[in-house]
Amino acid sequence: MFASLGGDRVPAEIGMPPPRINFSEFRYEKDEQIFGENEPADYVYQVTFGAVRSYKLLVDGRRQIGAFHLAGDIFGLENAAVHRFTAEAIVDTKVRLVKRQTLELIAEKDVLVARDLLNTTAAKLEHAEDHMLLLGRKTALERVATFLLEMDERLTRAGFFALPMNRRDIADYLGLTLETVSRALRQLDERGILGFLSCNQRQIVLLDRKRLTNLGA
Amino acid sequence: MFASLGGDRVPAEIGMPPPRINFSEFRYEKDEQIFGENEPADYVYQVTFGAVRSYKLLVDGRRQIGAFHLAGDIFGLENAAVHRFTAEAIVDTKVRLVKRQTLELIAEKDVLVARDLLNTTAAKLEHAEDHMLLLGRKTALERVATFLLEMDERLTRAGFFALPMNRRDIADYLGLTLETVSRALRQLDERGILGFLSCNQRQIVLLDRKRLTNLGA
DNA sequence: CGGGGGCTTGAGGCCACTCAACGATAGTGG
DNA sequence: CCACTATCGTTGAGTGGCCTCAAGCCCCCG
Repeated sequence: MFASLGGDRVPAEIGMPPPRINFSEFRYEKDEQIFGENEPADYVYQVTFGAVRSYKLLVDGRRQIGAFHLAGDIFGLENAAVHRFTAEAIVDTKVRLVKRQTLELIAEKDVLVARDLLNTTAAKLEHAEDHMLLLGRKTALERVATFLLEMDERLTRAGFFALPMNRRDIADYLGLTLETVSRALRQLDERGILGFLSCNQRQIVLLDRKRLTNLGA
Repeated sequence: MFASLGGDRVPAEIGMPPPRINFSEFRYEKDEQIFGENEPADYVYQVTFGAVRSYKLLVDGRRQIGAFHLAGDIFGLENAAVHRFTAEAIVDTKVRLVKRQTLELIAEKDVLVARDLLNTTAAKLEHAEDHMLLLGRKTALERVATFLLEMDERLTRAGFFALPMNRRDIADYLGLTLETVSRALRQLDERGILGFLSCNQRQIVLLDRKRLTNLGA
């Protein structure tokens, strides 16, 4: 993303603003809020290290996490004046930020940057569309299977990874309760589809990706 | 949407390609497919009359409708080579269509058109984000209330309207069954929050928008 | 060693689903 | 005009998957 802003020495999927663009590095501690829903959307963020959750709340506190943002991901990019999610660091996190107005001014002249904005937004839309199918029509086991495949894809693609988020975050992402997530993981463990590493319940090995894919589809 | 393509004599919210852009009118009968998921996305569509549903299917037939498209709405605009939804006419429907490539060529030169593409995509993203909250965290009654408010907003804003879609479509949009939708509507009727017009179960009057809003929020 | 957070596990309940029957309406053809 | 059919919607009875509530485990950390 933002490949058009990147130099050649940087992996395209991470990207990097060229020297002429002002960007700041910033750090957030675990559970620290980065921005709140309906706050002015003055900055666009990119995770350089760590993980971020963005979510909406209902008045009684029910929470829906719309997306997790991992290293390289852009977030907080709005086409409106205000943020539509609250964003919080899941673990200690470093971000880069650019003034939204700066980006927009560049986009008006540079077609490549404009196209990047569109690509980024379209990618988020595709994710949301897939997630609607999950939330509306998949069973608890299918949701968890889909989630594990997504995390494997985004974290390592290696079949094992350490989840940065806790069970409650996963549950609020998948439209479930944390107990149901826990039970689904145990079931996948019992079936030999996944395993937990080294007594740590967040370190997961995918043992049978084929069966997991069957469940997640 | 696509205001930058419109002439002054056309309402901005509907828009119209200027004379130099080739666009075709097309008609689809009730339940006719307009395009299928994973088909090449060569055209972008705009509803001029009628209504369209776009949905995804799971292998066993479970369906999630991602959006309804009403008069004036753009759909089928993808940033990828293929469509990510199947689109079908809900009732007899007229659409206008433009070659996607044409639009992209123009967007590369005309910043206003490029911005329109971004705005349209961003609006769809916002809708999807709100809908994830609904699908993940709202009760059946809250979903139906939200749906009615959305339809009132988009159809007439007058407090009464005729739904183009049947109960099954509504259910597949809200992640429910058609029976649950029916029961929720009856409950809202019994509570005096809405009424049905003239023996037609699709013609609805909102009698107490305040209580409906309380439920839908 | 006590405390707390994260996670698991069990028991019971409830909301939405499933299955089934029925009613209303529109269209079709005799 | 009246069957006849198909579609759509409603309603009821019963089930079940996920939620709620609660207890307990494990690990980390003071």
